Amino acid sequence: METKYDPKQIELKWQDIWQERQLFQVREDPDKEKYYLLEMFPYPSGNIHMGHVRNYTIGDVVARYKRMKGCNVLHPMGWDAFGMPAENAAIAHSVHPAKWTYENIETMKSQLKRLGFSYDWDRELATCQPQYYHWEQWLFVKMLERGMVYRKRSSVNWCQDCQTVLANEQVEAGLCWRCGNVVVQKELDQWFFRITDYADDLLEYCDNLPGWPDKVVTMQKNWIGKSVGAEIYFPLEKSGDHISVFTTRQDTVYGATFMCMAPEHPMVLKLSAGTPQEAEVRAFVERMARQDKAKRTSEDYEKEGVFIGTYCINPFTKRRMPIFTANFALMEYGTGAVMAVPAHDQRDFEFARKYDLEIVVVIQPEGATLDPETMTEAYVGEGLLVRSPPFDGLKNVKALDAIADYLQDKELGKRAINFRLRDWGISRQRYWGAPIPVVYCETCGVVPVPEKDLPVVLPEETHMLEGGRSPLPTLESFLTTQCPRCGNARARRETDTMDTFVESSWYFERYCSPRHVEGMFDKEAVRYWMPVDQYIGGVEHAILHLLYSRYFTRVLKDFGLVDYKEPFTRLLTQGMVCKETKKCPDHGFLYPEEVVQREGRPTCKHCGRPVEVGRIEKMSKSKKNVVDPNLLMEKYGADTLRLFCLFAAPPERDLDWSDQGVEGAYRFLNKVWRLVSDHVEVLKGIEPYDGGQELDGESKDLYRKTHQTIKRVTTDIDTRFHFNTAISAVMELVNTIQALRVDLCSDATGCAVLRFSLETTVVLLSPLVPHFADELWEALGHTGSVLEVFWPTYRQEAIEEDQILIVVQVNGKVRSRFQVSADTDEERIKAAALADERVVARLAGRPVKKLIVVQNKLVNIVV
RNA sequence: GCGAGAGUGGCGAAAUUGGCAAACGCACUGGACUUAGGAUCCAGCGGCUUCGUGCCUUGCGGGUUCAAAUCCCGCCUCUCGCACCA
Repeated sequence: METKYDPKQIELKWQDIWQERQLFQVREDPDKEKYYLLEMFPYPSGNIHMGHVRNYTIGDVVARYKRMKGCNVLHPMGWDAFGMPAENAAIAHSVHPAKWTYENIETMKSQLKRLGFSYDWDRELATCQPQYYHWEQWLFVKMLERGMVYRKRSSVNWCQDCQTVLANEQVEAGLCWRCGNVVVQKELDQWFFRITDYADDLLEYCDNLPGWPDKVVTMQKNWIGKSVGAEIYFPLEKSGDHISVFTTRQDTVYGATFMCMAPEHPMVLKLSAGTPQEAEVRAFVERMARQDKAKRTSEDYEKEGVFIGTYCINPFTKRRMPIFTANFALMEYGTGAVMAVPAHDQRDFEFARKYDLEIVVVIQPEGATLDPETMTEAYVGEGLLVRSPPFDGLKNVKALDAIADYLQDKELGKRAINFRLRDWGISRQRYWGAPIPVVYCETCGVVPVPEKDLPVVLPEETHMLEGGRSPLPTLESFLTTQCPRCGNARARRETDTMDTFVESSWYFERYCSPRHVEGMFDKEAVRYWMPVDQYIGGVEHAILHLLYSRYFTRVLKDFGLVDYKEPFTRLLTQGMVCKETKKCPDHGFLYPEEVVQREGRPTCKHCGRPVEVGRIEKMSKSKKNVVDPNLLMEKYGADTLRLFCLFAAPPERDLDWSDQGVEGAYRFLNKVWRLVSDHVEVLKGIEPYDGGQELDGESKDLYRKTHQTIKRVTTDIDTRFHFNTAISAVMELVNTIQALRVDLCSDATGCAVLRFSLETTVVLLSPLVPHFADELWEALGHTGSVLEVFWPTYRQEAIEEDQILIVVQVNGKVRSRFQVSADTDEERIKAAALADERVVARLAGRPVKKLIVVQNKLVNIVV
């Protein structure tokens, strides 16, 4: 055995062996317990970053651990390969998106292999392959036939920079989630998935996800945003028509004194036509349309609106209500119109004060009287209804139901439920995506591409256009086609592609039978493997990807393709990888080498000004605080990198990068290496101790410690995924071995225990640092990989200490401690505690009021 | 504003159910070995201290309890998510 630990050499060696022996390839085996472990697949951006390393290391530990526990583990990897960066790169470097993507996949694949991850590479898939998106198109057509997809001209979120539409989920505070530019509204014909049909079910099942973090479940619930209330019809004063509003506060309807409509509401211009206010209204509506939504909803908090010149009637009070169009009314929520109850809604209150509108109190809090003249804010609390015949005196919470029933009876409205969730717009005006399989014919209209003509292959013989526009609408060979229904030769293909989130909504099913050619997947394979037992990924996908996947699974279930509703049984959202940033007031973020020490303080290399250090932020290129995994692997090897990522923090928490911490991980591996290499000769031919003859003294201590460590590591990995504490447990064991080894080597039993402990150390470390463990395992005289060894079990009787430390407290403060043998009964312990000389001194003769004994742990004497 | 989570040494963090606060590691200090040490090994390492093993210490203030980092009430700070949602 080499005396020096040479990570690179052994890592490459074992990676070859694993590959050759196909250790990670799996197939369905009904005799074995299955375990589907999935990490979110990466976008092939070109290089793996530390976030990937952390995510995939966590997954790999679990996968290897489960294999050693005897499970049949599916652990696949693939590529979320469609998307815009490929197009941007194509424009910037004049290279085809496909070429760019496939080259990146090759690079990143070799990096993942270099890290020693145990993937079944036979199942690798890339979503840009026609064999993959073929089945997505197939499903789209099926959904279209069933009315689960529809086309609608609508105002959509448009990013000028990305030249595409964005889903609501992809707009963050009015900015594009990808490029950060302002999102504007644009009218376009778009395809939508009816995700809202599943809103209730998606919401309800949030409570059936015990394996998910509360945080993610809450975010999903909030995003779906269910509101229970009523729709109420307000007749117009001068026509038979009415305005419909959605409200959750129908109990306050008697206090509705005016009406607010979104500027986009189609009735606004119609109703103001011919009134003196027409021009003003038109100007307001146009101004709102120009104003981007980010401004209108966040910065510009000021409520404003204009009277549109007509009135409607409150059907409950017969009051004449002026109709306004107001900036705070949103066309996308409810009906786009709001009944304003200024006494009981803060927004309406402010609006009423500003435009001097009537405020009518209809809910009185108990024991107080509200006066509209003197109120300074709306009263939104509970109370009794007033001025609301026949509901006066009713508690407002009860009135919600009573008035909803009344509405329904008198046909003044109906009970209604409203969701924040909108249908999922999937059309993207981009090239690098899966074509939407639809043809437009002059005579037949919208015609889905028939099953036999699928897939509609994205033409690759093209070049990108400047500004990021899709070349598809200009590509005659793609655009013009025969109508599949009537044969008209001048039909046109849909040139939009699908949102890439569609691909990532079913890739986990595809992994079960990735080469299946007769459908999306082999139903039997899916029945065996799905659902995913453990899913691991970044919290940034807590809403988007996870919600879409849950929705997609329901669609598949409705088609009878799967028999479960929830795709992911357990979810782990790992924290971010962070590092200190360095920032110069003039030059912005700096790389570490741009910072020089001057007079003991960090200063900017370019201007000499003091640099702000110490802010820990998520690693990103723009903040210049990234660490390149490749360099670290070159220097320390993959195992050190893995070990550090696992040790520095529990997985769900953010990880603060520390170069010195990496050094420490490397040192630990070297220490274990030396420990083994120092004893390899002595231990040759010695069998590991297996509990035969009685042990005593140090060999017994070490044997006990070893079993205790097995227990700790097993529970830490199995029940909590707390690899950091698992590693510290092994470190303790290693420290113990280190301290005792010289004495142990003096007799045969000691040597046997030493071998047992060293081998256990290697086995326990193997999921974390697999190459390292395999090399030591071999050095200790074994053949094959530790992966094929069963995970060790501990013996309860070996764990138990014969001596127990009893802590003695007086009035809750620790005053003494003593050892007793493990079988000492309570009375003897009490007596020993009271006889303890430190305790006696403390008591100073005071009478004992109470004596509490905690079995095997502690005595508390109260005086 | 609403919702969720977090706050423990110089730092990353430990502390199954309320039962010795600070395991493990990083950094630091001293020693050994050494031509050398940025390798390795050994020891120390929350604060105060009259060095007695004495007092204090888990964001702040209360409470429950024999006993609280842990449970309850109030407050502060930070992070994340949603945000004019009718």
